[in-house]
Amino acid sequence: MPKPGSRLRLVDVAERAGVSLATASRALSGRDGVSAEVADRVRRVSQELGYVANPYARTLAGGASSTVGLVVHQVDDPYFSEIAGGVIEVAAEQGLLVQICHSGRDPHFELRQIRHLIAQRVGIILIAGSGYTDNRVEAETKAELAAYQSLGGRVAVIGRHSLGADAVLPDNEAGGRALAEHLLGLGHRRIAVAAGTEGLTTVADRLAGVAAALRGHGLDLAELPVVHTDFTREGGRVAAERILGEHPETTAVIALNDAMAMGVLAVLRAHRISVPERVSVVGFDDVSVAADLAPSLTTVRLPMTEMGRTALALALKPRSNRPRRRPTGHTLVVRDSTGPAPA
Amino acid sequence: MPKPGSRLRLVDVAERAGVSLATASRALSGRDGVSAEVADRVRRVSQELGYVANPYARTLAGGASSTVGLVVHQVDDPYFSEIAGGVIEVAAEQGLLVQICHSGRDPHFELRQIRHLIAQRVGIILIAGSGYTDNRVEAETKAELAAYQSLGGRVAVIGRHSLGADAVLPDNEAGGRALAEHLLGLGHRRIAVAAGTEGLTTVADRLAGVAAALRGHGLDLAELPVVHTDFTREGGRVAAERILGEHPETTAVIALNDAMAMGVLAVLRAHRISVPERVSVVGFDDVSVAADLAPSLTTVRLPMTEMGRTALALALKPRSNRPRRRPTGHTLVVRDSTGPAPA
DNA sequence: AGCGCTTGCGAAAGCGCTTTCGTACTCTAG
DNA sequence: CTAGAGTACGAAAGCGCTTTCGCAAGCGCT
Repeated sequence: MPKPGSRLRLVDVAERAGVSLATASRALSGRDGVSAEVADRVRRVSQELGYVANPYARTLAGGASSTVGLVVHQVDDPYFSEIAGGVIEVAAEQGLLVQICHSGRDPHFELRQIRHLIAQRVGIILIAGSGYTDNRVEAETKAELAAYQSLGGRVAVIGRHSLGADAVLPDNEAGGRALAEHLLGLGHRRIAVAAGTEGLTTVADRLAGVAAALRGHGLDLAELPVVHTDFTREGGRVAAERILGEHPETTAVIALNDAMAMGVLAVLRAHRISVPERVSVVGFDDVSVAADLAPSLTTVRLPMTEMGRTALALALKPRSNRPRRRPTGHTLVVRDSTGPAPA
Repeated sequence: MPKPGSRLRLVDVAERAGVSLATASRALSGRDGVSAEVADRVRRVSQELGYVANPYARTLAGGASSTVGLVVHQVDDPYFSEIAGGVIEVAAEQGLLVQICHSGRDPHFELRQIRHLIAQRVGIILIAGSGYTDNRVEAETKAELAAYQSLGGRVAVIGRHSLGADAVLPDNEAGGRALAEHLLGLGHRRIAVAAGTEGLTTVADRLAGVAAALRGHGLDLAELPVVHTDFTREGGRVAAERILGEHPETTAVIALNDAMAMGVLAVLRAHRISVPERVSVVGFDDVSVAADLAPSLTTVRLPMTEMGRTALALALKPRSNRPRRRPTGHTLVVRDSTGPAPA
């Protein structure tokens, strides 16, 4: 830690500008009660001297904390790193700093991280990543966030509902439906699903979309193989092996995110099963590498970077009575991993 | 910001434990001058009450800041997100928070971010990503960091030399040599290089390794096409188009990172040029998707996550007289994107 | 002229912590 | 039995900022 005394303080600026500490503070934080002329002078002097307020002192004194806490499942997952990129962009524009922590897809660990952020007095908390279908775990988190918000903290979430906060909502259900419709339109009927961990709302929602599309074609999801494994590439591998072993007649695999789809493709390649000739594969999210896979992946695009930007933008607005909701929309991106069902 | 008075303060803990504020502070921060018995009692009470110190007050009062600033070129680049993942892991173990900001591969912008972090009084600064061969820009950054360190701040860098701080050094030159040797061994002679932005030390070092290998086989890098474009996928695309247009006889492309290699592969695919039958392609870094590309990418593996962990570990040690250096080692990973030179 | 308003500013009181300084007490040595 | 050193703790002084409060000056109104 830089030693005290070594850095410019607000008093120095005030002195140099010939005003009191109080006036300098007001001038720089844009409060009124200062004449435009004086405010201008203070700002100019502060500029010249290269003054930057000590955020610790400022926050301690009751000013707004200028750091935003971002909780992601795992930052080296492209889905989350793209979201983080969006958040960081907006934060940089606003002169805010972003603190990132991992939840590791564990609701209890996530709660711990959130408590830590609150204890650290961050002014804004952003939570990205799926919620949990088990309401008991979510309830505690929700309560913690409610208390935080009632004390003036701002919260926005990405991809989860019912946390009592502003939310950016990816179009999971409609996206799931679009993927299933696409495959059904290509004539596929023996469809398997590589689903992520059971208990994630994202998985449930995407699955619901798939089920709805199937019903429209007289099919029942309950009768098709749905394999729940980790929501990661490795999970995709495991799911693919199981699907191949137990349902060799499958002609299409719906992976509920791109990471899983990558695992599925890897297994199919290892088994020398050609995609899309013998089996079609779809993913979800459209992470940036999806287009570069072999074959390039048909998937549903979610605007991750934009979602990150929107979440922070929401949190920067004053709180509204009812939580705001920003659906993201989605786009089906058809590439080379899907084709007509084999005869 | 949670309002004052709403949260547990150290005085509350002290009162409840029947000691003074000073003693409570000493007990919790492990300073001596407190009997083991009293210290224990304070710690127990603090536990029970769920007390967490206010970091702003603590830092303001002269304690060590518990946040580490991480500067990366771009967090949604897998190379950096994996490094960030490693940093965050170690930080979580130590109860530290990580603030991430972008430098956007611009030395001046980077310097601004570093100044911002210093002004924010973070206790540790980690800088990831290539340095710049132009010493003038680096000099200013170096001076700033030196001042910061002399005031007690800790700094560690990843992938750059000569910043006067502890460094994790990826094996760029040896890696570059290994890649070139590999291609030469396969009989390739008409080799082109898709190099990143000129002026990055990473590019220069990797290129130097390539040049050394070539010399060993009686070739001169100066006589081969070396195309400098952005160190990104898009840059890879541009480079590949240029190489294809101006040197159609090329049988192997060395991309100086995996992102560029992906761009190169995309262009070759678009031109229906088969890899590795007609052209071999190699990358550098081994980001996690490299294995899932089409074809899977031959590359040099750098242990990014580990590099992130090591950097923070270095910064957590007390400063040494001479900057420490931790070379990373490298591994050539041969996959499907390279094959014998066509006859 | 006198009254209350508003406006522009400075003095000073904290915010919650760490740390210095001072005090009371205990221990060993002379 | 007292001097000097050492130990365990409390009182209080900041750290650099925001904000409340108070004061003085300027305004329009009766």
